[in-house]
Amino acid sequence: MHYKFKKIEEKWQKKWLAAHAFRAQADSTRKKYYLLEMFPYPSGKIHMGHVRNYTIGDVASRFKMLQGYNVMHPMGFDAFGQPAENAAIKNKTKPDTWTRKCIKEMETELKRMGFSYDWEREVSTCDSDYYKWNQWIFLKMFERGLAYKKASAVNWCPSCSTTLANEEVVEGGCWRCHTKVEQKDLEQWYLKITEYKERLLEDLSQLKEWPQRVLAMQNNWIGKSSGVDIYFRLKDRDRVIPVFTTRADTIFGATYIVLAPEHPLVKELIQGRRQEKEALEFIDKVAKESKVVRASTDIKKEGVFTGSFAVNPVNNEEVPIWIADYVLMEYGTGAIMAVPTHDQRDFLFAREHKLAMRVVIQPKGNSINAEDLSQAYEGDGIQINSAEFNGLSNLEAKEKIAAWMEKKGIGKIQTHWRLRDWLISRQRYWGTPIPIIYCSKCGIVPVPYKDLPVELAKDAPFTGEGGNPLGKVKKFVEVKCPKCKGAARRETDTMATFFDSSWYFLRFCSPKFNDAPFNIGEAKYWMTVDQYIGGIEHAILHLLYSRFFTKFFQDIGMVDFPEPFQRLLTQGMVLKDGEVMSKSKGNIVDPDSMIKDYGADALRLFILFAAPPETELEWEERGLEGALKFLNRVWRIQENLKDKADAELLKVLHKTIKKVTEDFGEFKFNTAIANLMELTNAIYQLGADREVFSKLVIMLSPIAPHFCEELWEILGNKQSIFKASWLEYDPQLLVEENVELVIQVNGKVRSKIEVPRDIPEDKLKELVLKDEKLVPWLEGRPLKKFILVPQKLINIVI
RNA sequence: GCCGAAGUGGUGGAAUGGCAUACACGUCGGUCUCAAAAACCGAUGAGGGCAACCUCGUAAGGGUUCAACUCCCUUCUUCGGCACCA
Repeated sequence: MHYKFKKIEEKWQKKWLAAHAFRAQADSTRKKYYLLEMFPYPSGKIHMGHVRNYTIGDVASRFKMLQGYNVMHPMGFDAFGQPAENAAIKNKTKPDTWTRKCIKEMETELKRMGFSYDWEREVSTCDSDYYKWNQWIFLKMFERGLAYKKASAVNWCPSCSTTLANEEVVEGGCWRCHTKVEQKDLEQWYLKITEYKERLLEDLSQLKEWPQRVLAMQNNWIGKSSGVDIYFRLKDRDRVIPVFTTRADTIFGATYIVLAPEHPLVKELIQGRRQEKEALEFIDKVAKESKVVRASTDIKKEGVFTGSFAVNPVNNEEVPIWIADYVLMEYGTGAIMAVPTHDQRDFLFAREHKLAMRVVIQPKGNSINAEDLSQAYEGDGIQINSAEFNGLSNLEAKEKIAAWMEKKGIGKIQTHWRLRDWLISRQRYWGTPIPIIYCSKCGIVPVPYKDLPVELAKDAPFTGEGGNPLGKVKKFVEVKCPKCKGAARRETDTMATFFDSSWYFLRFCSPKFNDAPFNIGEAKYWMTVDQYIGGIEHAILHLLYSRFFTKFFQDIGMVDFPEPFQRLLTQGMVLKDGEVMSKSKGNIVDPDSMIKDYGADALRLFILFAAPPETELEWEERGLEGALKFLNRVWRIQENLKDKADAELLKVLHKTIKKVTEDFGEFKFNTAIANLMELTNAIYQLGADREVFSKLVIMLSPIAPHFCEELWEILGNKQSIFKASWLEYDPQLLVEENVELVIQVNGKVRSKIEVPRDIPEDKLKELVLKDEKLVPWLEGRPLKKFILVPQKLINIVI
């Protein structure tokens, strides 16, 4: 028979809720601990990924609680977003109705897992109490020129019929529906995240407790690249084309330059030339190409000659100016110098179009020449054909040439970045309205703070056709200009939902605060988030945006720290048969039915035991059975308690306390559980008294909270187990009088010996050399060395 | 191509210089039972040996060390990020 998990879990969930057991209040006399898991999109059902994420967080939270910290562990819902609109169209309902129903269902499921949230702090981003502050933040950014509108080619998802941020384009497709992203010229709202690029990059080094790979991904994404802008003069006109290079050492090998087809100078360069028609056709062709096609490395590099020439400023050589599709307008200066001998792309292009090549770097101990090359030499070496720089190593020359060019005014040491401004407007209904009004007289007018929130029109029609439903609500669109009171039109675009989640961790500090997005004093107490837990899929998007927002709040004096998340854990995915669980694969395991069959505590235990938190976890129902089996085993201990535990068991207990405390602190829940299992096994061998058993129950309580509350009550305690304190171990009990030493001969284990722990070395040596088992190994061979690792091992070298 | 993570029994995994495979799953054997389930006890890396034991073994190869899953070098494989980024 299993212990009655269903009854027990329901009982304690009710009690916790009624007692506001996890209510957090700022208290400057107590040490705080802010634990946060990434809040979910309310799809209605939780999945195993949520269960894993939130279980990890819950154990950490309850452990810190037992350790006496003032723990804040909030939960909320990232409730805006497209699925609600799709559902509204499909089910003929409103996004609002649908979302709220989903939130209700999800709350129930989360409660059923026994998570220790302070539900009084719950926020949903779709509440105007919340999104009002999105608008407030937007206006603050607008005032500082950090929110701005511009027309440009933007990423457009035809299936979602909305724009996408660069961060939301994954392998050329929409991050949500994978539809191929198109380019469209639109006027859109942007946030100037690029203004923070240096700080976003530099402060990564402060994040010592973030996973390496997340730091690496952010680093890549920001994409700082240092080099030189070199100024090429036009041969027949007083105009300059700057090109960007990271390889200033190859400048003497630049035999032509290439502009992106969209480069503003191109039209002028080709005008009236023999090549004009061909060039125009080429530009037109490239313009029609999608970014994905153009970005594929394996495609042949195409280009045309402009008919114009430029002058290489280091040697006054005339070089032809080409345009080619492999040069991108968005990066660097939109123009490059081509060094076919030392850049593979230039090499392929030059060979195709029979352009000149010159070797300027010789590999050490080898000699190459342009005619014989089958590919570019991109490695290091010694400068040749480079005037006064000949003979230098190219690495040295790179520095020297850059400095020399800067001094002569023909170049400038320059840094270029990959990071672009963040496109935030979306042509969708279910999001935060952008608080802007367009007036034919006054232009772009921000909605005054006193008029916030700009509420979503509740009665927008959901037909699935004809663009943003907000645009069809006259009442919403037609407004008076706040400045001149004349007729004006309201912005109908809404904000990307990543805006909402970029600061919710601050809102949790004072979720009902009415005067600002958050109460500065409360945030000062609770922030920063001590431990943040979530999926790796947010390594760039959400985490980068949140860092940006925090720096913005720092700049406007609302917080006094640059980074929001002290420590980050990215939990691994839950797999079934080696694959990610998904509807399309039909391999989804529903947490709710697992709770029904095994109980939430067993589910929590299994998911923590099966793998360390960061690695992928293979779903195995047998393992879940095993977890329940273990809980039953612990349950039965109470039926056979002794009056006094023996000394041997106390030693095991205190070792376990030490190990489990350390493991919990480092989120090594799998080994912590293994240790608790060993203690349980020892209790089965030796028998436990009520004190030892109570301690086992305390250690297990963060993992299986309902189960342990019940046992705690059975043991006669009146208060919740989470009012108890965590355990101290007695170091005295960890000291063994006798220790077993391993005896190795030449590094191989040949014998073992039990000796008093403080035995003097000479006496030990005498004892060891008498060991019968060693005789065949030592006989007739001179002893070279006797190595003793105290209390562990002896190695005899012969 | 660049950056990052990883590779250990039949399986999930443990050990971060000191007994490789803790803990669990699975499998096999036993106790209890008319029988089964549950529970409990035991065995379980491979090969050899009646046995005591021996040899091999942490992706592959090399190195450092008395001692290497662990540190260093080279290579391979898998996963993830970035990428005609100049």
